Amino acid sequence: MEPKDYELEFFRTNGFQRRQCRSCGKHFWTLADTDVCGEAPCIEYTFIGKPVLKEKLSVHEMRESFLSFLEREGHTRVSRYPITARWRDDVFFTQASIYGFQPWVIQGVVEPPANPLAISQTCVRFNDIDNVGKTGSHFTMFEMMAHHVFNKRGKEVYWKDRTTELCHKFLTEVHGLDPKAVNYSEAWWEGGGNSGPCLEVLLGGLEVATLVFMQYAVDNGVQKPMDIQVVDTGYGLERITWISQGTPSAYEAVFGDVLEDLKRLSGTKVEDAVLAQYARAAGAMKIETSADVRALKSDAAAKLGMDVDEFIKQIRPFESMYVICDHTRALMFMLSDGVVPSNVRQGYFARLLVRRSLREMAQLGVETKLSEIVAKQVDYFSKDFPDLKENRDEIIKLVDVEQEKYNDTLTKGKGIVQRLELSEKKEHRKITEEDLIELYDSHGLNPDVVAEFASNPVEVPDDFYKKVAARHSKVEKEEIVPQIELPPDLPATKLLFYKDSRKYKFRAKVLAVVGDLVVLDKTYFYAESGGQESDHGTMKEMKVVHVDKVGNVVVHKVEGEMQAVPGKLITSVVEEARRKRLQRHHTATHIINGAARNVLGNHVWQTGAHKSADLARLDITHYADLTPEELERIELLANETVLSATKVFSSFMERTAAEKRYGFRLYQGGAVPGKEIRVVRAGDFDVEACGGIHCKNTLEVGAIKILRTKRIQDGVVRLEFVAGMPAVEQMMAFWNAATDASEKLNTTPERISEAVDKLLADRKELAKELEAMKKGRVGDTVEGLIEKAPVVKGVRIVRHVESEDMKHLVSLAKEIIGNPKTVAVLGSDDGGAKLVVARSGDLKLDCRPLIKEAMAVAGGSGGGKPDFAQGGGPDAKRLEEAVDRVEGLVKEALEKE
RNA sequence: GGGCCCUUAGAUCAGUGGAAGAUCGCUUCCUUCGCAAGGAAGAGGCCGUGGGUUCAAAUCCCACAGGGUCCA
Repeated sequence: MEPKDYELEFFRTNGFQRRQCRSCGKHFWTLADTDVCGEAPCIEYTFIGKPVLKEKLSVHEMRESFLSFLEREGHTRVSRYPITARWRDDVFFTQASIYGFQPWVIQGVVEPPANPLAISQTCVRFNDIDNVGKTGSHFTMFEMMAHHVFNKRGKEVYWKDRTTELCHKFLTEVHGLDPKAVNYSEAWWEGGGNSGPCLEVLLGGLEVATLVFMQYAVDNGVQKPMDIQVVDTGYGLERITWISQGTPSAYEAVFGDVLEDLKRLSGTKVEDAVLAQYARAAGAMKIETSADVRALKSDAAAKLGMDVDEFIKQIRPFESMYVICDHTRALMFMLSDGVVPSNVRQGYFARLLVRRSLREMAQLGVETKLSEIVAKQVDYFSKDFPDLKENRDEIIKLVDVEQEKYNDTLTKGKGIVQRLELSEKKEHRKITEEDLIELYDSHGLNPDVVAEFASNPVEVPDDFYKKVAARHSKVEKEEIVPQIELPPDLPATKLLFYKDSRKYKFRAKVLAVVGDLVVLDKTYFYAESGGQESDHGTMKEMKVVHVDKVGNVVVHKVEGEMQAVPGKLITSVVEEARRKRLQRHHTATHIINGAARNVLGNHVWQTGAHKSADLARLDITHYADLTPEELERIELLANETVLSATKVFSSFMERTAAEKRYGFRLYQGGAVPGKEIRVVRAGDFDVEACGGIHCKNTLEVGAIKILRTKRIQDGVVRLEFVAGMPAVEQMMAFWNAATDASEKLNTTPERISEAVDKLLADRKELAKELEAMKKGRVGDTVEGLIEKAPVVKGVRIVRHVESEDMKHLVSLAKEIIGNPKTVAVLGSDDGGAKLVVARSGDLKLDCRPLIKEAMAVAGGSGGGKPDFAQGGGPDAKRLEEAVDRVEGLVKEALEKE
């Protein structure tokens, strides 16, 4: 960070002065005679109640004014990217306008959709979620408006001066801001492996925009200039709208109708002055913990001359409404863009928003369904985002399902809390801190929810969430992926299968041999990617067992004596049967995907897929288990599609053109690099960006048979299926198994189920009869045994040895000691030596030491209760000896008394 | 991707190594003109799966599966 980075021609010619903030020490550029930078907490918000722009605008109007201004200034308007960053595997969500262009545009691999461009990008960030509703300015979902420029060497568009000029012009000329009211402070920006100088645009105490000039790639702490220098601006739509309106908080400016509805529903009112003071105070401090929030509140209350508790009471419902507004708006975009609420990944954040919203609604006492509020958001925002309207029903359905799930969690939780309180001695015990953490972490019950369920007061520690976090802090181990070392500077392998997918035999030049890996200049072998396994085949007499892609180079793994010689030609043959199976499975996967979306709804996205020669599987987003009916409809529709003999087109398209034409539905398989993408289209049924090899016509797929489905996580369903020959093989195998079973059951395959039911019923009945018979026999024997038993000191010692299981011995013993003054010594040699020693309740004898000592003889041990001991040992042959021993011991003990 | 919790009768759950239980629901009977309630009797369990430890496992250990939940 050097001063010259910020010495702009624009500043010089317009008379800006460089100054240093007396409060924070930052350097900034200004037209005003001031020595504070202009950002809170160095100054308080100045615009509340007195808007500094010439017109009060809604978010809709402000967005439009920005985009149309930039269009007039030579930019092309680009539509937003989805909020879930499917094209990236390093992040879940789009958190800034530049995310849509990372990494490929910035690395120069892909041309930007326009240059320069203007965009208003929907973003979500969850790091400040706790501050939402409290600080007056934090959102989980916001729109980052931006103009972006990608400057290639020799093809520069514009850089710092023009960027700053545009910003200044937008604020002053378009919105009539006093040029002296805005300051540009010097800062350094870093993120996503890039860095560069930036200017923070400070206005009325707020940072309303950041102008970043990305020019370095940071690799292991070393800065290297980037090939493409990027103008990355970010204007906070919500903040600028807020400033234009001068409302007490940003929420009041942004949420319009929806907030008004909530106010009406909850019937809450508060003086604007109270909210305004709260927002001003919030702007003036850094909020990081719940203690900070408390400090903020007492500060604001003090300034108003109000009692803190009274202040909090007035403010609380507004915080709730703000949270609900923010969360439902974020939720709406996430659900519309294909997030299905779940317990993991992106879906978890959707769940989080639903649950937090519901808690705030309960707090507020609003009893409408959450989906009704979300629906209002859809109606409020769909004028600018027509796709929201299109997905309206889906969004509502997903919210309803999710609300139902939370209700289940609460119902369950209530029981857990109540049982926990009763767990000790029937007294209502207190819920401890440890309980609270456990209840939250394992059962999803927030402390306030627990407090509501509990009958005793619950104390919540201040650092509760910190303690929860501590349970999760463990070092995550990193996986080391072994990398294949190839000679440098190998050219990209020419992928001939894209030109002709029906050619299997070819000659190509060997470029390199590394161990058992062969690199050719061109190949017809398909390398494993996009979930499709690689081709196999032969190369001269060697077997090709696997094919991988390393960067743009295709690597053939071979078995057998190495016959490839660098520089020479070699003949290879791709195994046709395997290829055909793979391509059928791949096309079938697209068909199933389309069918599932058709049957289940627009929220269905692919989240994973695998196609081998024998089986294909597809993971899709869906909020419930598939019903047998749904499954049947998907399978029928898929097979009808096959039989419709629709042509499957596979062609390379310019990326931006493809996105424009087919939308982001293209990216079912996730990230697809390159400036040209391959689009696979089966009629109007399914269009996906896909590098795999496909059939030319759906008819080639043959039959599709879904084998099974399962839920691999909440919100994701896996379908496993087969197509073509594997489908036939599968059906044959099933038929054979069914025939075999039916023959054994002496029935037909169709009636197996019936026959098995009967068999099971019979078996159960027999087991019962057997049980009853055994029981009856015990009764018979007991009498005889007791009569025969010798009497020592008035006590009958019943000795009996047989070959029955332990269960039988136990019931026999119970029966015997039901008689007064009786000792039972029962043995069995069934599966080792088994022994039961028991006595009637009117005796004092402790049976446990006796059995322990006796079973030692048979190499075992035993124990139990004083009046009823069981034991055993492995040596069945010495059973009699052990029984003798016990009998002797019993007699001895009785005689001693 | 990681941590934690759970899995026992149709449902909700007790059961910390020694013959599987409670409550609700269900069936039958009693009571009633009939219903509800009440009373009595009864049916209903591979204690998630597979290994291991032990004389003995629903119970302890390991793996897997399914569900829940928190965190990224």
